Amino acid sequence: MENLFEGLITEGGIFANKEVLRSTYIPENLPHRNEQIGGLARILSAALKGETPSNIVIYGKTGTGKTATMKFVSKELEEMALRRGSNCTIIYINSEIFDTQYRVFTYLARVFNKRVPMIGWPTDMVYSELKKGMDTEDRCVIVTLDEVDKLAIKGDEALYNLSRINSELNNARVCVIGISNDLTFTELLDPRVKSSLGEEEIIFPPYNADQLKDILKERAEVAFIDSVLEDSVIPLCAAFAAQEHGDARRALDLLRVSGEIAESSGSKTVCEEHVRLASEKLETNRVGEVIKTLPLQSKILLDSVLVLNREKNKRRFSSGEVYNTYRRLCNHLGMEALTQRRVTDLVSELDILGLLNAVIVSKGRYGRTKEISLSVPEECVQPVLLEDYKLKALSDIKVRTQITLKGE
DNA sequence: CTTCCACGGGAACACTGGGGTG
DNA sequence: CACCCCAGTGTTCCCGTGGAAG
Repeated sequence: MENLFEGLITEGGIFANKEVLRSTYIPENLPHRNEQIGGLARILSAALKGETPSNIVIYGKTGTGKTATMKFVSKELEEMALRRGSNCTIIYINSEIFDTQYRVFTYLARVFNKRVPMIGWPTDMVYSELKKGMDTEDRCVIVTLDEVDKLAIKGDEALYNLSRINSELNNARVCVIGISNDLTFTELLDPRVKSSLGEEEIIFPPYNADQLKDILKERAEVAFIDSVLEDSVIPLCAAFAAQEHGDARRALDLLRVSGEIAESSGSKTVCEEHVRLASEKLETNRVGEVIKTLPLQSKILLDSVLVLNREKNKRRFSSGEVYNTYRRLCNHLGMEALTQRRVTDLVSELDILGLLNAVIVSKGRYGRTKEISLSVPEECVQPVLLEDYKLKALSDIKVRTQITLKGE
């Protein structure tokens, strides 16, 4: 009898190695990034000579190859350090996950075999444990903080302490590399931290369509079976991604999903149409994913815009209208409503996520409001929203009508 | 120039989940 | 065990402010 997995593991005639198209894959060759790689290597080479490398800030938007470059250079450096017998430790921290001073220090302390709980201690205790742990040997420690702007928003103490830690160490030497996709993030910092952290700066400009093409071509050669890609596919993926501030990650996703769509539809080749479908699918997924992980109150808030959308024949609403509707929805669900102050913050958050569009307008005599409108298609939002069992009570269309009418 | 409304910064508070100490 | 300390998060409270219609 045929095995259950038989038909599922044989390639569908499209992909040779799909992993290459994942953004987590670090290629041997990074096109159009020689300058950045060279700069980084030049600065970090100090570590191999027993000196302390300058602190670095790396700027660049998402998908410009910051993380890939960093990981590539790290690998090379570690290899060389091993060969020369220099004691060099490279630590990679994603500050979106370790996003407070306490958590970063704890993570670091644990790398140096110190037992520190993830919460509970006073921070200075963790700090001194960390120093003890690092200072046991003569070594160079390179701390890479990815998404460092996320850390800076919550105060600059973590960065301040890290940048002055060298003066309190006798044996070890620390170099801090901050990776940021916000070019203005240093303005949040104390001037002293700013100057010590930003001794060297490396900029990763967005890729243009031609450069994206090069990246895609290189990976497509490995990823796809020969000649399944129609000629226009790569340029189209590159063009789509170039519109979105030259995001290589997006270009790769687009190419991969196009291939998957072609494969599952039984097509022998990948064509333009598949790319368009992939683009739509990615966008819907993104919106759905964002909404799913929203806190309950934000979901209710989003739903109140939806309710207004349905009942009035306009698309933009004042914050007053939205807040009243939101209160009624909460009331219907038997929940405590948040204050107006809090709701304005939630609206701003949804604005940043790209789900709502909110503009402040002054209506003269009639005060000041935010005009709020939905900035994604309604059909993308509602189904995902009603998946939440706590919002089931709102799925009835009559209920929704009543809620708006009560406001008149 | 006044007036109006909500915006948005900042302080204060409540609560959570974990520590150490006696 | 009871008790207090600590960092972190989400929220409320208070209030000064912007800016065009009247």
